[in-house]
Amino acid sequence: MSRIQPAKSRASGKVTLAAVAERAGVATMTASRAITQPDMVSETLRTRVQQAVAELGYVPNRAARALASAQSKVIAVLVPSLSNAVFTAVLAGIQDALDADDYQILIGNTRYSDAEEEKLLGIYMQSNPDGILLSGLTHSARVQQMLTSSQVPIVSMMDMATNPEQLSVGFSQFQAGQAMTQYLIGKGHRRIGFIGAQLDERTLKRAEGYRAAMQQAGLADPALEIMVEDPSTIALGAELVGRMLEQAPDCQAIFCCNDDLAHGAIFQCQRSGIAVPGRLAICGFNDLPASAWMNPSVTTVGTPRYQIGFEAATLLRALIKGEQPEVTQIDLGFTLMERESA
Amino acid sequence: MSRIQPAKSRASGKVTLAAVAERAGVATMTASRAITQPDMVSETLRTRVQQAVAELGYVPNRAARALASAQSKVIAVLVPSLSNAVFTAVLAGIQDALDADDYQILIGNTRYSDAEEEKLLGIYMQSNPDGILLSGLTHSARVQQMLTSSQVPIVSMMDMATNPEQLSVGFSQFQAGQAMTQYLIGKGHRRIGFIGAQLDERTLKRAEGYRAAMQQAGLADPALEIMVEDPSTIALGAELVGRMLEQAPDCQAIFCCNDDLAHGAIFQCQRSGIAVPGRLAICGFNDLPASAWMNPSVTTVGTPRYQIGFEAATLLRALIKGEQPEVTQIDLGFTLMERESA
DNA sequence: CTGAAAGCGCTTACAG
DNA sequence: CTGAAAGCGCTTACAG
Repeated sequence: MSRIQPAKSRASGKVTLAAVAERAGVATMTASRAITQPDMVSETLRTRVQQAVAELGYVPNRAARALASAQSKVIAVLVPSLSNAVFTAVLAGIQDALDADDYQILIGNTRYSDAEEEKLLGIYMQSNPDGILLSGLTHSARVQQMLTSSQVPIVSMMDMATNPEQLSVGFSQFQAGQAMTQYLIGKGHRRIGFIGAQLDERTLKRAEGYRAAMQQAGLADPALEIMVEDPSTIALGAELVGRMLEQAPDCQAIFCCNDDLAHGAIFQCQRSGIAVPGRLAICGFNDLPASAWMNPSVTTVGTPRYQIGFEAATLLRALIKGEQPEVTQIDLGFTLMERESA
Repeated sequence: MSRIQPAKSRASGKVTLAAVAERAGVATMTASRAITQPDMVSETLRTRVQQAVAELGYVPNRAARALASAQSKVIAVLVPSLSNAVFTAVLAGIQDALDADDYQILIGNTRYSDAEEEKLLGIYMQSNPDGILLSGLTHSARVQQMLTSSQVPIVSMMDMATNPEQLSVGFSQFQAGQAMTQYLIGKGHRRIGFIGAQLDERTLKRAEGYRAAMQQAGLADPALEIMVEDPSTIALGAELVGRMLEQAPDCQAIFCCNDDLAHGAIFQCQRSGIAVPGRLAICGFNDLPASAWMNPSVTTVGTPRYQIGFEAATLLRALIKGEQPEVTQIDLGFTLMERESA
């Protein structure tokens, strides 16, 4: 005997809070409170509402909630890559830090592209995120403009900001690059090459660290540098080690800006009969799992990416809650992993 | 001379469509149309609205749009892992397929956990997704219940469904496992071990394929199987190759359920002086980049993960548009990559 | 502790 | 092609 549905209804057909309230015999907003702030409702009504929720299979409508409360419960995360294990570890840290809260995490893969970053951020802004997690310190003018005009709390990940206003969690890419180079110098190498790929801001900082160390030791030579924009892969490392040996035949050691390149370089040396580290020392960056297991095992820089994600998300959550953070720059450091390859 | 803001306003302070409309001197809904369906508005008004949008820096409110239109423009994607390169490739395919559309892609990492999958899906359901992309064919009862009661279009990725109602894009994990085993048998091996980790449904299907091939050849022996629930890693592969050789010293070949394990097994053999493939043939699954470059290079199964993501997203988009798909099961196949290690 | 009313910012259906 | 009205499903103030 149900009444005929008005033909022109715009209702979604889903169970609404109003239906729950009716079932429980309370006002809509009592039902709302019973769900979002259970402590403010008497036990009797609370259980009645909870039962109605269960019976009806009520699922809150996030869009309606966001619209009414002006709180999206969305956190947008922008990373330059998902195929790079570094950033998936960062995401795992973020996920763990935010696990208890009811946040919707929007994961955006910018693919190292400013245009893609702008596009994704533009879409994410439509969701009025409560907070944003960014990779890197530098961004396009449009991105910066979207960010500042929105007034949303932001935390930058991966590197240390020089501007104290900019909250950042990471470690000094420059210092890490410098430290690895100094390690190689300390091992007695003079002709130390650097292979950089992708040329994102972190690679460039590592390269600067390399140059600083080389200059300080009076060893700098542009012929020892190879910088290419291609994404870093094993295949590229295999290719570039050959190029390095052509352009600097007396090269004794190569600092690869990340482990993928180093692995490729080592595999290629094995094929070409070039002893590593005997004839050529090779090291990488980031300490990917394979680095500890390869033969030779790979000397590299261990980086706290999971921790970066975790701490950045924790800091962001505090900001969203309106807390004044004690520290605005969290330096998680890095670890030089001395192994067999260099 | 602006009027004093009412103290109790709930307005977000952001630029609204109404503000844009006022600026352009049109009705709100004309402004709305000028933005979402520009063709239905005269050129004069359209440009006036567009200019107002630019001047005011208007950003549409997605929550309001979703609420009013009953279209979330959200697609939820659930994958079991982000650290596994297979799934990041799937995600890349999805991203590319949906690039032109204005979808918000919700990426959820279930970490191979049913509980996590339920939790994420529960949260995503609050956003009323227009479509859902799932990994795998089997899901917990609660997940299935959420899915069926929601009536949302769903496409399953990675394996082929037997139920024709279930749309799926992938390849037969069973057949792939069987094919690799038959390849090893064809190479003359009799004592062929299988190492499975994680024990997700895909690994189990590959193991079934292995068993089927072994039984068919009259070579089946439970002592040749190692199945562990730990996540598959290089370290685990290194450990398990030793265990296999203990429990089946006459083992001639090992089929690892994925490349990480195979890499670890090979590295460990190198350290232990076990010749690969001379003394022990080792093969993997998925053809990760390192497999082509290692020494020995790794025999494995190439899988079309990028394509899976792309095709699944394309199919889902058609479903969302209300199209009746011609094929409901898209088998993208697999490729046996014969290399040096087996 | 509980509730009637108003409003969040947009789009839908309808009419002109 | 354009617009006044109503409504999406929820929460916020306010009052009792």
